[in-house]
Amino acid sequence: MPRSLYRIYRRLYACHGPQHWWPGDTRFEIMVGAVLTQNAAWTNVERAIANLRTRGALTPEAIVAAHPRRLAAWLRPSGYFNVKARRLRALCRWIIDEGGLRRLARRDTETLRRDLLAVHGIGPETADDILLYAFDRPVFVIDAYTRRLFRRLGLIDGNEDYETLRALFERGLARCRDKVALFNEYHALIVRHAKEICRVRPRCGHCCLARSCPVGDQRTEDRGQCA
DNA sequence: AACCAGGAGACAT
DNA sequence: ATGTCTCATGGT
Repeated sequence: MPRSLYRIYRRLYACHGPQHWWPGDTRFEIMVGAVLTQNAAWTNVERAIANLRTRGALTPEAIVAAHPRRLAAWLRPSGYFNVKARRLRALCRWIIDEGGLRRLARRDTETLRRDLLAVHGIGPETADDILLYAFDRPVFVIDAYTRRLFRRLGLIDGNEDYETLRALFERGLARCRDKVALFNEYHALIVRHAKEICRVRPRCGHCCLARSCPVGDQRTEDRGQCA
């Protein structure tokens, strides 16, 4: 497995090209997006973020100061708006209490990860999104797509717990040089691969990721250009 | 008209 | 430790 991880990356990159992730300008905006995109389509997240921007609420202070009902209303398009309003507030509260992002950025990765996970609404994937894309830390993000793809490639079972898979991927890519850039692009490519192929050609000869893909859960041999 | 989307927490077992 | 339920909008 270890050696094949990088080869699969090369195929994905050759197939889809650079993805320029994370979509978001500031560090804070990336963190907001990471929470709002939980089990939600990114297009819907963009609307919610646009709402925050027009209301001048793209700062921790503004979000904490906003009335809960009003904040939830801004988040409506991204779904689970009541839940996400609380989570976003908790995240902002934490950022402020810890002395701001400048200061948090100086923390070492393990500490930062542990503290992020202690914030209400920040689970392992969201924490790693933030670590990788907002703080440029070499952390490999595991999501449902990652499980499906590598299960279908026959490289994992798919039911391993989060930390097990993260360790597996990080160790499998341990000898690569620019890990932040690599992990950044890798995760983005996995998501891109999931979105693109099966939508455009439901019966593509490649490994498909959509749940409804005709290839189903068969462990597909990767043939051709895409993994 | 179901099904799904860049999950996490609460709660029961 | 491991399952199950809930949260909710918008696109296909």
